Amino acid sequence: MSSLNLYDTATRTTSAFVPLKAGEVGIYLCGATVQAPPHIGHVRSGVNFDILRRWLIKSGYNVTFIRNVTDIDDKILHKAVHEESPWWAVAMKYERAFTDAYAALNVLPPTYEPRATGHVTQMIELMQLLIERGAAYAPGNGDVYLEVRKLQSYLTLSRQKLDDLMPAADADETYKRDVRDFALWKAAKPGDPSWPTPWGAGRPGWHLECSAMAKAYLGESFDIHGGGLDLIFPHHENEIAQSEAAGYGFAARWMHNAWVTASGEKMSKSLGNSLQVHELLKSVRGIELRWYLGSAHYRSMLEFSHEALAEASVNFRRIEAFLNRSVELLGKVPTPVVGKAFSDAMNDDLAVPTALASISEALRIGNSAITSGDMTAVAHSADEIRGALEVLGCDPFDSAFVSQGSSDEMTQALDGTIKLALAQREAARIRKDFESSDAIRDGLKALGIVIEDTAQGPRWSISQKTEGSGS
RNA sequence: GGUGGAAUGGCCGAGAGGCGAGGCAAGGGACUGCAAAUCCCUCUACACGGGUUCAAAUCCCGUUUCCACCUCCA
Repeated sequence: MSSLNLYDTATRTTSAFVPLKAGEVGIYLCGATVQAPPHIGHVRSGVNFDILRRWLIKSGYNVTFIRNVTDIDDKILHKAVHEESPWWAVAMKYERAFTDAYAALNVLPPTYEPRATGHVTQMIELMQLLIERGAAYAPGNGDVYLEVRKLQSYLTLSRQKLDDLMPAADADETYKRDVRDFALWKAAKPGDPSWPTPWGAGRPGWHLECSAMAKAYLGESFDIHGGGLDLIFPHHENEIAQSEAAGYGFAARWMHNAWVTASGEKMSKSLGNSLQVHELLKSVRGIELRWYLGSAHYRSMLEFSHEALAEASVNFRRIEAFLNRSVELLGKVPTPVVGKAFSDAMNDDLAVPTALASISEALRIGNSAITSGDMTAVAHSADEIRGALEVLGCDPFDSAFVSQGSSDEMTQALDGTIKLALAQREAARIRKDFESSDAIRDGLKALGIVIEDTAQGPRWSISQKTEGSGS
């Protein structure tokens, strides 16, 4: 079995993954700034890194997965004014929306999910350390800045030169030693929330929380830091600047997921209303949306379209239908097994599209085995497919999805009712009264129940709602 | 101006020097009372112009178009 290779944004190459501590992996993923409802771009990041996490777990690692919540920043404060509610109420509202979206898509809850506002103490300690080491300064107005010109290796992740950056249009240079110095801490303005510090009351700048919380939960050095491509600069550069200036090793590897695009352009908050997760979940199930978001390689742009989402839905249902048939035929739920082709693909920088090809292959073999009555082969295919789906977070037998169904009593009652109708239909077919038998089939179909005649007799299933039917 | 990314068949979407991923759609066939489901077959592409090579979608040079980041961003 091959070993895991992962891409590293810092070196722009793929290399063997070697954890800092044998058997353990620490991951820090930049989570949401909770200032708006989640759109599918946000959750794509969650899904991509959830697949990474599940694959690491499946590979035998003990994974500590941190995904933060940034619950204080300029946008949240603006939103609070706009919504006429307290900033903390805004943050809580959208944090819940994110939590719901992650849950609907079966993204595992992080090991720890720290909030920025709960770690002001750690931030102050980090700033004190940075000032002691001469990397940061407090000019006396309540702000604290990091002095970027003094850094040995600033901007190495994005490979830019400090002097080539376009100067910020709105930079307040009054207290800065250099225009590009960034704020670790911002002095409180009237009406703003604030916390007391040795340099005056204020609130965190955007980047400080991640350095402070990564240190708190993963230590000075950890294995993987993840986030969206657009965080490379400035957010991740500034995290590196803070943490390395503090003397920490920080992230050994950087991984970034690409965007979901719409009409070739990055999804932005201004055009994304209909692409909010809760909107899309009106037309497809969470497991199907996840299947779609996870189906492209994490470093490739995913061009969103309703047609492509519907196609992914149909594709997933074929796989699900095979698994359900295998349960009917074998009388047991498949045991997850990881196949070699799938494993090799995942070890190659999480090559999910190639891994999906291995699922298609297993599906074809499994369906043929049903036709030929080779139950050993059916079981083998079903086990491998379930093993693959489990890693992708799309296992239909996962309690996260099973619980979305209805109660056992109702299911049994419905099953009994339909079987009565099917018995009538069979009787009609035997006496070649196809008009009556087809009437029964059509009647059931009108109710959303699809009948299939198989070698083992008729079976029924509920036809799923389809994408695009709502609007 | 600086730094990156992308262009693949009707569509989606991998691959990164040589046996043309995979899916969807379409057409044909098998099975079926008819369907449905399933299986088999067919259609075969790498933006453009040069170059390297026995061999280029893949490497090199140039060009075009598009996208992103440059202190709000997943």
